[in-house]
Amino acid sequence: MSEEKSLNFLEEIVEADIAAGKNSGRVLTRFPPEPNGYLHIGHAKSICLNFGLAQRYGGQTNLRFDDTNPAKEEVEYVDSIKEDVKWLGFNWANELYASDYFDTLYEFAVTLIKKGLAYVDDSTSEEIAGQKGTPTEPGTPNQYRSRSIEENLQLFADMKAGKYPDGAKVLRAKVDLASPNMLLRDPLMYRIKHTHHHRTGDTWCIYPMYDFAHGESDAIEEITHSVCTLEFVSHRDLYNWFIEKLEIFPSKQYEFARLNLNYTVMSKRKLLQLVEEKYVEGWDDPRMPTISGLRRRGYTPASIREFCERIGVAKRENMIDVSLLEFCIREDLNKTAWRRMAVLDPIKMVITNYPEGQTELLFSENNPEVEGGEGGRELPFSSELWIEREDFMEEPPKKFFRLGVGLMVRLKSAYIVKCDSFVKDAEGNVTEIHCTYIPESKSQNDTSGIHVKGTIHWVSVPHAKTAEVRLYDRLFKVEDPSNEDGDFKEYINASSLHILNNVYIEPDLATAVPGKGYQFMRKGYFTLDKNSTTDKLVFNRTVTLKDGWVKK
RNA sequence: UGCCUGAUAGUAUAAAGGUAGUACGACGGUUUUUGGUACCGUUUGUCUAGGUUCGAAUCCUGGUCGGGCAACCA
Repeated sequence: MSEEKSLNFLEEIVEADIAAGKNSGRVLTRFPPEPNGYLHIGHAKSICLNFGLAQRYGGQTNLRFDDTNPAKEEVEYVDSIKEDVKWLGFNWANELYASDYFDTLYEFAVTLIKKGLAYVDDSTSEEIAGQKGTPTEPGTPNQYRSRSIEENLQLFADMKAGKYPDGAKVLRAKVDLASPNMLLRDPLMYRIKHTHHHRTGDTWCIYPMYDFAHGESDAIEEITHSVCTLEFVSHRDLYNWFIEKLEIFPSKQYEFARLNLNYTVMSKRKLLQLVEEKYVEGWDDPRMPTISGLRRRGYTPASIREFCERIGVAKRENMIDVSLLEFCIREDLNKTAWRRMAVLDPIKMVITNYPEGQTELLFSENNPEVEGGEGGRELPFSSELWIEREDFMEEPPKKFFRLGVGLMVRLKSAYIVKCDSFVKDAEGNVTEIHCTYIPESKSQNDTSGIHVKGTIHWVSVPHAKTAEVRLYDRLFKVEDPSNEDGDFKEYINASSLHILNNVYIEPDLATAVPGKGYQFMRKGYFTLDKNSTTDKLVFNRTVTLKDGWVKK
């Protein structure tokens, strides 16, 4: 590791461990999602961290589903999570499930009971909460805390056997009811839930809690570095307590600050609400911060990985500006997206001195960022073109490098034209722009000697195809919707989606490929939507181009 | 007001007692058949008050502010 780049705190920990000979230099991490929703960009940070750490130090990463709460979990989510991790470009060493360990976990619990370190409690959840005390006052033990080992063993076996209804009893760890860490005040290990599990079916009616499953699963897999987010800091004491009492592999937990992105929300609960209450089309709506949403929007795996690399890792709360995400996708697409022409808000241009009915094929390269342009395509040109309405002004200001009566522009890959006049309808809307072209100014063979400041895109009227184009804006009107007064949904941006039904695109775009990014010149990056068909092409705008032109 | 955590430009993130740097953003310029890209430049920062030291973002003490913790969620 002789790079100039400094290490983040997790890399420092791993390097120190390797240097100290811990675990014989072995590095095994894990990415442990609960399959209760779709993965979002915050998970991408965790994925990049866990897989990246292992990759960098010659280790491996397990994909482990934390499926200990059957009430919320579904196979649909398992499948989507696997797809997203793969799509991001990572390969896990083993696909595992906390539910794989239910038998072992049960034995671990029995071990603790036998050591006098766990007991069955018949209290209701309200009673237990009441007996926990407060942060400033210690909890108080109840009569169940002193049950005999034999009785606990029998009761726990009966719980497993299904003799009790949901909520009748729980298994608790006997730690310390006076601990300043509330999590140590005899935390629950098992609860009764007569619920069908997506993998174990109806085999179990008791399920382990997170705190009694996570560290134990890490230990079973012999995870060396268990990386999670900051809200689990106070769980670390418990994590270590179970491992110590059980005398199992000593995995270590390390915490980092989760990702927050402005103008969106990042909790599965809130994202689920947006989906269920139809504020968006689904988990993969292009406005969602989910991996599947970003994918449908046109983000590439490389751009997301780059983003995760650039935001860094630390332990302080943060709020990342979406502009960095946008920078990452533009940087990627600028180098890879093929250039095409599309007119989003069309107005007709008539070239009065070009033979009516004549068609000419012009060449335009696919990608100016690459040597040789990656080939190109033929662009049909004729006397009637669609151009962008905003590229013409009746009364152009001084630095307007586009069209207005008397002004000249280059039609990209074609000719220079001069605007002579325009036509208005009864309401005063401009309906047609009349120009004359300069035959000697043909692209790549320009002998006119004329130089113009502006170049605009266009599509030939008789050759144009049409498409639907969806333009997206931020989902929320405020930077941190979760931190505003009232419900976060009050801050939804009502105009986060604009659908353009009549966009004219150059004919070659009819062969657009799903999953590929295209730059609609001067307009942004676009990609085919999953709803697109050959009869009705649908494009999503991934991101606009950076716009240096500020209208004054 | 118990415990745990954290605090460096607008936003992130480096500097491990020795020149506060980098990226994104913003602003300005050069080039350009995309007002894109590329290139160049400018701008703004160590929460606070003391202390230790030749020297402190870094170590010590007090304060301030932020986040987390009292789910049969993870």
